[in-house]
Amino acid sequence: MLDIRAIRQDPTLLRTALLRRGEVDFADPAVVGRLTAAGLEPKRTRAALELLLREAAEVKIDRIAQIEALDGRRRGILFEVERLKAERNKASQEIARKKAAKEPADDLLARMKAVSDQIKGLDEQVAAVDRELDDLLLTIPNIPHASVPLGCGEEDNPEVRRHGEPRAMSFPPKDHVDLGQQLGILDLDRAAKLTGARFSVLLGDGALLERAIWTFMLDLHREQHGYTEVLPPLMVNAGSMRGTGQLPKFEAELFKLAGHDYYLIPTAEVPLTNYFAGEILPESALPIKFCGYTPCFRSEAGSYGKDTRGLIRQHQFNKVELVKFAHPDRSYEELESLTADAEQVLKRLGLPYRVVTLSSGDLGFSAAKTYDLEVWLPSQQRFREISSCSNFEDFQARRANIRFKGEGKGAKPAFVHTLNGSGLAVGRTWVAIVENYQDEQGRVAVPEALRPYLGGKTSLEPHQPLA
RNA sequence: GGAGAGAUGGCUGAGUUGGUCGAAAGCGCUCGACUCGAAAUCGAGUAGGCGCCCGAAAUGGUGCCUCGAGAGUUCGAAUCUCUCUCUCUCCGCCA
Repeated sequence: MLDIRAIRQDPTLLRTALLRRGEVDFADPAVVGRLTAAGLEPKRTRAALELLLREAAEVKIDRIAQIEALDGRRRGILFEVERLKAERNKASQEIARKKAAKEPADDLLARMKAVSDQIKGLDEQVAAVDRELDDLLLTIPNIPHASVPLGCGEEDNPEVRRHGEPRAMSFPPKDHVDLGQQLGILDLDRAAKLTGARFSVLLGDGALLERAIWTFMLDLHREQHGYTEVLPPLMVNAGSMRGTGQLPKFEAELFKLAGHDYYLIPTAEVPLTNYFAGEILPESALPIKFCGYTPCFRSEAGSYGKDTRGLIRQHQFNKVELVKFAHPDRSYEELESLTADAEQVLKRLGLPYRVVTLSSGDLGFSAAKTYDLEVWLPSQQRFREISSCSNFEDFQARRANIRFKGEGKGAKPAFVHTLNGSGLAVGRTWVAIVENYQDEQGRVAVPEALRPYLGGKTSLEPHQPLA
């Protein structure tokens, strides 16, 4: 959630933010006119956004106008109702005094009865406006950081760096589904029988490999990077989902339990970030760094037909998550180091990857800046997302009300900055290892860093199916 | 799931015939005095939110709200009523 006072002070800030994210109504005649006058099509293109941004101060956006109107109305009513309450409080004391002195107070009582009724009506109005304003603010995305490049989508994400070389293979690489089935460590058919599409069963060395991966990740972050390991609930209430921004806008993405007000977490970010919801942390405690392994549950609504084969996109998957609570002055340094911590996993596993910066149009709802880590998949001959590392600045902290305070006398509480990143998605790491470490016979070498977690095993060998 | 008790400021804890209570007291913490320094002692301060005024801003002034959450009774609620949440004790069930 954004700060209403910041919007009040500088509406152009928010206008610019929405334009950079490409949240423009291209059916609006004013927008169409502006673009066609410049010889541009009324479509979400970089050129169109650039033009609109140059004229940002004049581009009207309904949602912003609504927010400003509601804010003005709210303050108007507040002013009036607070004046009445002050009057009532004074009169109440007067009544108390008169009663104590055995003086009559009937006239005051009658007058205050009327004032109280008036207050009640105005209080209801304030509550209604508050609700409306909150509902609106909750659907406004975060403001992209100044360093985020303008873009309309994935194709505009600049590559920051690369690490490792895809291994040259003298044979056509198989994908992880073929390899997994031949090795007898992956069973998608029976998972479909048990539950449905987008679920999987790992067995034997496959299950062991999965467990080895997350254990290795947790150990690395805990021992080398200074994170505190957390094992949180896998279900959370609606308040937590609102705190990190999954609700109210993305309810369709979530699995909700029937008969309870609980949701399955789509990522450990939700319980880990909301851990300090409503609290004021001592400034000296910052930064606080959490890592946690959890299964994650996503309905993947709207992704029909995408990544339907294999483990890339599942309703349930395992992930190790990194979460930081940082001082606002240092949150961007913390983003760099968090990204480096996630990269370290790929480096140790010897997996080739690259880092991209998400452009403004590809940025998630709550994020101010995001780096994606993409790992090389030989079967697809391209890089695929395996981690997403973001700074949310005070966007989540404001929603979840997470603050910090210094020691000094005049120290005022302020919102912390929250960050998180996958460190890493375990299932996709499993895929990357199986594919990148395959040989022509369909065996899979175990990366050295993982061998201690696999009882010293150096490769996964084909097994006869159990049945 | 059944029965009972409770939820007050950083902590402990008073406040239940509704009236000057945002809240006693103690502890903790901050600042100051004393001291070469510390302890002890003494003095002062010590919740958050939202408005308005002044101001370039920090500060400041002023009003409103908050005693688990929400609703109600009343001129007025930490105190009375209802609903919900959470904690504790006992019973039942259970990994």
